Amino acid sequence: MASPRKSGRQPLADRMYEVLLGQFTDGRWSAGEPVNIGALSRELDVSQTPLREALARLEHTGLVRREALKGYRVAPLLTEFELIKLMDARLVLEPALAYEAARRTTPEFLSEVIESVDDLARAATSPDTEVFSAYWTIDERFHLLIAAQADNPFLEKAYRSLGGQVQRFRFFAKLGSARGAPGLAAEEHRAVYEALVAGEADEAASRMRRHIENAKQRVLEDRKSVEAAELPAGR
Amino acid sequence: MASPRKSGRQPLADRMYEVLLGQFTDGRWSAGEPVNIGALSRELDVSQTPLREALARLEHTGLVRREALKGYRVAPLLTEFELIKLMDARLVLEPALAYEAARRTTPEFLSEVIESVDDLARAATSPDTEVFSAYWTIDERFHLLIAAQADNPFLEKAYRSLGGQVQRFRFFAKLGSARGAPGLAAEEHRAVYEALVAGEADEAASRMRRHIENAKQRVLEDRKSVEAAELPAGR
DNA sequence: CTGTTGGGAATACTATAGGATTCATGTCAA
DNA sequence: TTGACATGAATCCTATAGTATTCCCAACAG
Repeated sequence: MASPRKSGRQPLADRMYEVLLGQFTDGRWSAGEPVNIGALSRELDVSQTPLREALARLEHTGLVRREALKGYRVAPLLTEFELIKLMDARLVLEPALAYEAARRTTPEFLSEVIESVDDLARAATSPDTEVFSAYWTIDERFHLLIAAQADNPFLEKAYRSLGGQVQRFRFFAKLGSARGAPGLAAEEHRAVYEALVAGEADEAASRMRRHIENAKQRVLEDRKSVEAAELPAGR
Repeated sequence: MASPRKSGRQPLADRMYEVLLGQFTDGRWSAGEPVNIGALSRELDVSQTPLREALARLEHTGLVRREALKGYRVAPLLTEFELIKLMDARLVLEPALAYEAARRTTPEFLSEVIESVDDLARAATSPDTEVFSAYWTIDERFHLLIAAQADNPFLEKAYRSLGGQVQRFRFFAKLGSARGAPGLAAEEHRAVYEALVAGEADEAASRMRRHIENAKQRVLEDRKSVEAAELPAGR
């Protein structure tokens, strides 16, 4: 084949990383599904080498797992136990991040935060499924903004090491949980924002903690309802 | 050429990962030095492909950095600013880890902890440089044991993502500064251990926090002395 | 002397091919 | 029928070669 392809200025492995990241976060792959490198190579019309390199990096995000000589598989879904542990970890990191961010606010930062809060409120109430599907992306932006403003690369990296997993409870709350809970999250985000504006670090940390605790409860409830409406048929 | 080599049961990329990890942590490479994949390929008698895969994974440990089309470089040494930020991040994570570990102690866990504490005390007072060189490895074992016992894979992973232990090891590997400080660290470890034995979670967290704060001060002092020693050579 | 530009060497990046290992299917014996 | 074993296909893993990009340095214009 060897279609020369007008070689972009960016390495193929980088582009493949982004492509695979997108594929793994939009539900195209089901949990635990094996990743066939040869098939991917033919489908995306690239060789196996850059795909392998991209997968090696994705492994550290927790989206894919690699077994010694068996290849890559999409990470399995989180059990209820793991879900609880994940939220507990966020309960340790995020209040501290909010505390530090509150002591380093800038006008640009605050404007970006309030923008994300408004976007989330809009997405929560919007009947447009297209907008609502971006809900978790907007939610993530709020938290990443605060993590960045904490001005501690190590803490931010530690938080990001959880990020790949955070994206995954899109599976639990696919449009099923649209009963007002998202609106509550937007309200809590706004409460954190107000503490940030006021520069009250302790209050920002406290409100962030409460937000995570509430989100933890909501996620567990959603999961129960999903279990109740169990559909054995895949896909 | 390609001497087939006695086919090992484990993939070459995995072995290369370990080899490179060892090379980057024993002072063989200097900070900021470029990593020539071709030269490494000839020196280690393997092809470039598994080396590239191993480096892609090492990038997430913070030991090497990758620039778009320029290749890999050994990560630069931590600045004083970064060192402070690293210890601040540990101040967030490790007390929480100690708290959780204290509520889940087992006899096996406690025996391993006290063993690491005793080993650290021996290594600190030993005049044998061979033993002392393993000092930071033993110190790391103490912290990793507690991180594992906290029974939260996400928090443990977040702590590992800091790579702080590795960085510190790399920092001191060259001069092997041995003052009375190591003995102090062993004392503080023992204090944490006693709180763990008593099952007093709050006290364990508090003592861990104090230990990190003290370690932070000691690290900064050591760094000043290093600056003083390297000053005459610099411009 | 300074800044720019061109050419060559070194190096990173990608593609393809082949060997090694694992999984699946079918056959035979108990 | 059940279990074990052998054979074949699919797939992962490694090596080599070729292409594209970057870096180094010398030569030249200002």
